[in-house]
Amino acid sequence: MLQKRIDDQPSISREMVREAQAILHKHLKRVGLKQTAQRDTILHTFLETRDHLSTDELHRLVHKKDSGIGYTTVYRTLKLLAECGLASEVAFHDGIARYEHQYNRRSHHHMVCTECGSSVEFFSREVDQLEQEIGRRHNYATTRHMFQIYGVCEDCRKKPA
Amino acid sequence: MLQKRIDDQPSISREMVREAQAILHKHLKRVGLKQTAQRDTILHTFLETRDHLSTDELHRLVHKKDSGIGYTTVYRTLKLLAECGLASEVAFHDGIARYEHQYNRRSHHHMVCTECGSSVEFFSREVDQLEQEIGRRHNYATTRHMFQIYGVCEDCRKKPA
DNA sequence: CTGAAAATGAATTTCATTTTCAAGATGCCC
DNA sequence: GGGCATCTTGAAAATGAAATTCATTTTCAG
Repeated sequence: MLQKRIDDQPSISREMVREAQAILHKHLKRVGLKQTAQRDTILHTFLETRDHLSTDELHRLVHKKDSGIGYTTVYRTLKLLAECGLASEVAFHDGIARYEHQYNRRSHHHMVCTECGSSVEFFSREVDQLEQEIGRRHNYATTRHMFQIYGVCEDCRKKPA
Repeated sequence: MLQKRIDDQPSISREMVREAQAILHKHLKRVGLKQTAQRDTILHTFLETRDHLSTDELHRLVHKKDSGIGYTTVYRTLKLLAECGLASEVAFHDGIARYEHQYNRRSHHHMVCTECGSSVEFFSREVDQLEQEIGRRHNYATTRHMFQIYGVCEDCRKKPA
């Protein structure tokens, strides 16, 4: 049977938003923090967007919904989301930290266009296995890895020099 | 026959230093820059050191040899070395840019300890092949890739919490 | 409700990196 | 070997993303 990519949905379902929110609230309780309207708004905005968002970009989006929410809160909330596994930081080597959805997503990697900054996700079981294997060989307790390919996308190659 | 790793030599040979210097001088001439004692000192110090050096660390080492050489010059010279292929930047994602020898080195990757920052190099033909394969599949002209594994090394795991 | 604890967000600070600029080298041309 | 335009140098300042500060506001357990 064909396995549909679980992240191929055009948008996040209401169900997933509810689940994600529950995860955040549980995490907040666990570490003794409080749930607030701002944190919920930021989570919702983050989930609605499929791109890799920088703090600045997410702040801009959040600001449209509630102009009272400041950059700092977005910055801190993204860290919280990363802590409870809903988001993860992804560095594209342009000096800006970005975050992407993590909850319920398959392990994947990125190929980044060095001209326009756009990126494609790809999947590779081999890479995941390599992490285990190399860790074992050198006696590291591995926690994560990062595999990124850099190049120039089709569109940018077509553009005039 | 056993293939000895070409980078397993305990130190860089005089021959390699000469070659590297010739490469730098040629590069300088090509882009219309001048060769200076500072640039040579920085190159020598860089070659003598096997670690992944930050600008700051290299500056400290260079400063011992010639206390008149400033941070800015080390910074700029590292860029020059990268331009002519003698060095390459390697990001361990701790907010500090590092450089490593590149000339005459095999393709390799890094496993980084997130506790102490130390790193181990490893080799993997599969990863190099994957770059080609994924690029072809998504129609990218790939130029390079980055594969890094993060974890905790044996020493750090032994330390008290 | 109430108050202790946490959250908020504007402003500030930090810190690596990059640029500026005046003084000092370098090397091409004669 | 000079002359001189050009490049280099390095201290200091600028930059910019990330992180912190702090006075004010909000949350929530009792």
